[in-house]
Amino acid sequence: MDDTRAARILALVRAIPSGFVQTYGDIDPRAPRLVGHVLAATKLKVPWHRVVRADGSMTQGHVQLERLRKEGVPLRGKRVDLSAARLPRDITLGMTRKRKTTR
DNA sequence: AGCGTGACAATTA
DNA sequence: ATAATTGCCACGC
Repeated sequence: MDDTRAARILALVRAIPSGFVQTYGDIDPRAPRLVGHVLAATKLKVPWHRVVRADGSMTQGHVQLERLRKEGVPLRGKRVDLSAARLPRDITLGMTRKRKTTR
């Protein structure tokens, strides 16, 4: 059903549990820009602060870092420790098992 | 109906 | 390590 990638993106972002984060590329490796725009265009409130860039940093502001730290996300200096905070897609996708384009 | 924009990523220099 | 360039999909005008 559904949807378009935008809907899936929102669903994934909302599915991110506290203490974990995901990168835009993990949500949509084909169009990470889309993720950003969708989150900006969506009327739903999604925890963007749980979505960080591929290098673990964020575009919003380091203030969000404090917020992530409060959630229990392992931070590595100025970046998020993706090695430990990145949420495996097997879990999120485990619910729907979606496939994005063939690669 | 078309063009530009956007919370990015990956590659090359 | 940083800087610049290209590709991507959906939305807004």
